[in-house]
Amino acid sequence: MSNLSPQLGYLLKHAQSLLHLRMDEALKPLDLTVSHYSCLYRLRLEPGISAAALARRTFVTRQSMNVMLQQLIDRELVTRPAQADSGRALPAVLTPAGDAALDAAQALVDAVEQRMLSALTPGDSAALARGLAACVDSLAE
Amino acid sequence: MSNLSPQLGYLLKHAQSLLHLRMDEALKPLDLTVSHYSCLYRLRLEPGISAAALARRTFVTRQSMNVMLQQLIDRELVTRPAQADSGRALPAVLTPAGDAALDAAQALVDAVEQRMLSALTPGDSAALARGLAACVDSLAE
DNA sequence: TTGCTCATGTCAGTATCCTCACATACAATC
DNA sequence: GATTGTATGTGAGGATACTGACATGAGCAA
Repeated sequence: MSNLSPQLGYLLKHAQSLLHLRMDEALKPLDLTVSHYSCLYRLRLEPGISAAALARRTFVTRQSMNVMLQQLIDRELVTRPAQADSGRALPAVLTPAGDAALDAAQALVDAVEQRMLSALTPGDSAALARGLAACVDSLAE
Repeated sequence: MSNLSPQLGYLLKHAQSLLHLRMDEALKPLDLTVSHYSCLYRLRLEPGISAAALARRTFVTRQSMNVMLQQLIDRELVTRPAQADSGRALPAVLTPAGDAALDAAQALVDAVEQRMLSALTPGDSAALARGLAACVDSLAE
């Protein structure tokens, strides 16, 4: 019988779904979606990253990422050269406005995540992170 | 500084995304999506549930659930009366074929979840479940 | 050089899911 | 009985993400 395993997949989905919902609510005043935030967040971690690499980091396709990047470029939160220095990859970077928007978004997102972890001790949170990381490793090819 | 919190949200998304991907791959031979499986799974747990309640359990809208249910009805995996005995809720139940399909799907899904948890001890898995449940509780309204 | 492979960007079409909106049916209250 | 609130099913439209396909550019090997 499998009475524990299915619950874990469901719990994972439930937690992720709720987190996404709360993040969306929190980011609404900034007119940013969770996808937008993730994009900006990754862009700060890896300035000059290509759209395709960014897509892999955020679990969407290149096509979706290019649409999203174009939205962010239109809002002048991100810049990308018209032509590549080498190869086809166009390095994307945050503009000062994008950097400021990310700061504001990060504060809101941090509050949501703190709420999510409010019932856990730091040790519990660390254990949760280790457990999730182990799941990711096991499912990766 | 928030150097741990963001990682947990990202880990959660990463784990859920990978699990969804692997489940989709595993269910492909049965021509079922993860959403289909979740629907059938819940239908077994709560026979006669309404589409709206089913939607809440599976984190989609009523509209999406009704579309999905219609697909499953067309494939004769689910039945639903044309008219309700009382109220508007139409109780959905698995057909024998749906029951068999779920059995087959469950075996494939269980294998994926076992793979996901393969690096964890039973105690680790239980701790992970408790941690996720605590996150869900904290994020629930 | 030539050919092969791989990664990136982009276009077209499709599928899925969502929001908004409305009609219906029961329960509770006055 | 009338009204209000809540829950369900359904339809229309739009937003988003996906699959499939193609051209371009770099790297590598023969």
